[in-house]
Amino acid sequence: MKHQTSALLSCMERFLVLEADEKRLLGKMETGQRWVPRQTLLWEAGSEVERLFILQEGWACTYRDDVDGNRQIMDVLLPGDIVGLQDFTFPRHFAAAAMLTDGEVSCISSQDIGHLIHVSPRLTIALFAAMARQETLVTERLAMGVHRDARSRLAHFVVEIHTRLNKLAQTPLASFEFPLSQSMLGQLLGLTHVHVNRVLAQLEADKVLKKHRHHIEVFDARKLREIAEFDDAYLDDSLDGLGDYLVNREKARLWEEKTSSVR
Amino acid sequence: MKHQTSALLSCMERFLVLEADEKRLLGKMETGQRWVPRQTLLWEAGSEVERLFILQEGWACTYRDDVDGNRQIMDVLLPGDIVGLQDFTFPRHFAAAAMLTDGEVSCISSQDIGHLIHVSPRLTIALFAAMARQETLVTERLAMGVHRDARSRLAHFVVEIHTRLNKLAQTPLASFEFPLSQSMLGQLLGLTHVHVNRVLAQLEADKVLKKHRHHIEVFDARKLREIAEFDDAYLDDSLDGLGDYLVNREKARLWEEKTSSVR
DNA sequence: CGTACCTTTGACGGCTGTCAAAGGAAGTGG
DNA sequence: CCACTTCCTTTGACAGCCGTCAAAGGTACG
Repeated sequence: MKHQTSALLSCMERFLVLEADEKRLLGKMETGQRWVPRQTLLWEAGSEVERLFILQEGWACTYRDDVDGNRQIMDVLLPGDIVGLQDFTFPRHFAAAAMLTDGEVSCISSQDIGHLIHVSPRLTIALFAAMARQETLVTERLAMGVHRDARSRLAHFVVEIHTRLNKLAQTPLASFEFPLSQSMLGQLLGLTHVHVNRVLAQLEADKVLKKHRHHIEVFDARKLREIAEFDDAYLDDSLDGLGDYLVNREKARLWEEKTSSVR
Repeated sequence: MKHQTSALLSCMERFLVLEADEKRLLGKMETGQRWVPRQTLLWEAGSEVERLFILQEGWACTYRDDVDGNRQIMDVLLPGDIVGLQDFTFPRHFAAAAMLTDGEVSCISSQDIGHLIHVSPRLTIALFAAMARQETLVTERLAMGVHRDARSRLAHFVVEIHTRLNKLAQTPLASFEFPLSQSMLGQLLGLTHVHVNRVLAQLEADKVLKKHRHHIEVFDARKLREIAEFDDAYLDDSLDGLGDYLVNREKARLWEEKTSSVR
């Protein structure tokens, strides 16, 4: 079902209605589509930035290991996300990237992103938007991580993931896929797997949710949102702030002509 | 001294050597330069995104207040930074922005950023780079915030700020400007002002550094970096990863012609 | 059936928040 | 120049969240 359109297209279509030539352009840039098993390393930390990966199917993450062997998961990527988008202006990847589950990926080279920026302002804006939204996820997790206790952080992440999944396809909150182990949750939220377990046990005892091995079952959505203090404004995909001229290509052209005298 | 060139220019010049017409273009977009006192609100959380601010002089921050009245400072902006760059594809500002010290700012409208993207791929890349670097600061603080204790977090932030200041102008580590109060440090790092005080007192007792009201005095730089476990790769401004074609305009044109057949 | 990974449990200790209060430092108005 | 306010810093007692260490039981997979 998700394969009827490429991931790069659906990624951009979150923000814009694409025209035929834009679809063609994106289609040419997206290469090397293939199936990869979980734990596949997409790149290592410190390696040269050559290409980014587009997640078609499955979950991925970026992470860094510190000297003590602790791992910090930075981002969790879901189908339609571009892995490493924030890296393409850097000479090297700052964090490693790996698959969390089996999945399907394709590639886009940094060069092609450069080309995209040269030839399509509209797609460039969509790229900006995609990057800004990934950044917002990190910012939000920062705010959660330093101000909320483990219970609230966990609840917040569960709601965030469900909200993101729900944008991709209708996903009942009552039960949805969730392939992260308790250790991974710890690495993501900055907790030990022991404490993650304690908090999950407590949430289950309070009849809020139960995490199974590969999915999460939510008993009480209202209580969950209460604990999470979730505000989904930061997951907004609309580009209203940029005005019509970016959404509607004809208006964009008129506007461009009108204002190009500034140059 | 910093006024011989506009802040927007110096921001872009971190990444590219600008040509005359690019400077002209940026100059026209930068408006409303003015002096603002500390604590000036640049925008409120939730307000519509209309323009961004370019910091010419002074320090600023973005922040969010939660329901309990706690404040989380998201970013600290220094001269040459664009305040709210990550917001311009959103309809509304997610976080408020305010001056931390007296300073000088100018404006660029979201519309003009849209225009910039339409007319100058090179400047667009620089804009991407600037945004990616701001994101990296947040990512790094996330990693610090959840994995390190208060002592290490504080040391890390001090080194980060000094490194950033040092890029703007040679700044001796032994003593440099630092206008944040202990409460603000707490809001930034997710600690109470009481605990910030304890840790600062300890760092002073250990002869590492002393925070004065408006500056920081570093006694032992090596020990400080040790505590901070600082890796400055994430503050790298080079665009090597993008190849010559973005740095050198002539090569860019050739490359563009060569590859435009992809379209 | 064995190995690797994941989950669960318990005891203990420390980092950090909370609450409360008081002492500087800077700016303002009289 | 002094009184007053406001913000910033400092200190102490106490409690709790969460990390550490250790071990055992489950579950999937070959």
